[in-house]
Amino acid sequence: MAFGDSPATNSHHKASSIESFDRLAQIYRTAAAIIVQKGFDATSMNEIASALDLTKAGLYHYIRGKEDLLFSIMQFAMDIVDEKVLTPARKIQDPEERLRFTLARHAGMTKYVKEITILAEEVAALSDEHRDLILERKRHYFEFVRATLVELNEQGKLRDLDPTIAALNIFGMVLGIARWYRPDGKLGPEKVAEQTSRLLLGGLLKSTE
Amino acid sequence: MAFGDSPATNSHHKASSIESFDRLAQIYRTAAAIIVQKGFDATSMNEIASALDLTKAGLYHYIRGKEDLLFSIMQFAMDIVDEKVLTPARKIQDPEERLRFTLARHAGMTKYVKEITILAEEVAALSDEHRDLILERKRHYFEFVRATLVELNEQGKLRDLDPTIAALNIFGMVLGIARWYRPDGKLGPEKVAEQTSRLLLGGLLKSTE
DNA sequence: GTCTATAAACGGATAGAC
DNA sequence: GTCTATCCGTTTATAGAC
Repeated sequence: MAFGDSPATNSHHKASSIESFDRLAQIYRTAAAIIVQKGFDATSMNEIASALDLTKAGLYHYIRGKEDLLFSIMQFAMDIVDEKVLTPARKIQDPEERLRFTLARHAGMTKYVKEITILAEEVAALSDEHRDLILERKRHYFEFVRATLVELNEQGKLRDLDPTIAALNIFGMVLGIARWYRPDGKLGPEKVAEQTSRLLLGGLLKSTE
Repeated sequence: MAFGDSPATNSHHKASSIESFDRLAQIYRTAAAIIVQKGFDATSMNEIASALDLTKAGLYHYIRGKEDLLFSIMQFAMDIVDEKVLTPARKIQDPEERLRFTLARHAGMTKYVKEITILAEEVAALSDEHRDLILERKRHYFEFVRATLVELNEQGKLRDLDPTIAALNIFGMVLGIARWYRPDGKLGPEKVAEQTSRLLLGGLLKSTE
């Protein structure tokens, strides 16, 4: 389930109806849109509430607090990455094919760019406990990519590159997409995904031509 | 001069002495260290003042305000990039050599990582006027890299890549370094710079082996 | 140049009516 | 479930003494 344990975490919603789930999803999406644009600290609960046609007190009916809202958005983003990239990619045996799939999938995740950008950029605003949880999940993802590079190296397909630095650099480029990609711009999402993974694969693999 | 027009902009310092310049530089560096770690909005003037062994009111003797301080740091960072990367790189005729130089230089700028990270990540916190000025300078840098890729393409040395997307992706990776690089970590600055530009050059250029 | 004190505004969060 | 009203802490910024 894409929402992870956030409804269970917020005790308000243990017995909540389907409508509440939709409302929560709407709150996350709206908040994410504002947060990604202004930054978490610069975003006030008032702004989020207004965007939802609510007052601040009305918004607090659905969430525990501002930090908890951020954490929920990040868990949501991490769930999406797990579901759309990590889980299917783990099933691919051949490391080269697995790498191609992972890069193309992640670079092409245009629908949830906002949430994933927040996941990448706002970790500092989390509480210590929540930050530990998120960083642990991110570490899984990183290790998966790094392990794939190590496998490729063992097969002699990787250029003369340090797998750790290469993996860090891959994440840098792929997560950077969200900072310049504009859904209403000239560059279509397919082209961006294709070009980015081509650039990365060309840099990572020996003789792709 | 590495400080650009910031002392001239702050009318306080029109007739300031050499000591004042040093003090300003110290303020920028101290503020940058805190801002890059906590984020601009989460950093209070009190924290910055304390780190300088000053009170908040004492700090305000040197600067106009918080936003102005941020702008000055960014101008400083942009001056450094101009001086250390852009100006020398422009003198290189051969586009491949120019690209190699630019990537290696930028990726290897370990001394001013903090300031350059702020330049990359805190644009949203600027006033409209200041943001326009900074974005204009960044656009120059971007166009320089993009133009070099176009030249390489005309020489048939570039892979089948869109120069605009490639340039954006280059910046993504290179600016991303600052988010994971730790000066006290295992990975030395030379190795990081060398590995990053190797990965990028391998992805950009045809048959480097 | 640096301080104490304080103004003025804003933010997150909650109480309690409906 | 949504509102009005309010509490309380924090923040930027300044006034004015030394």
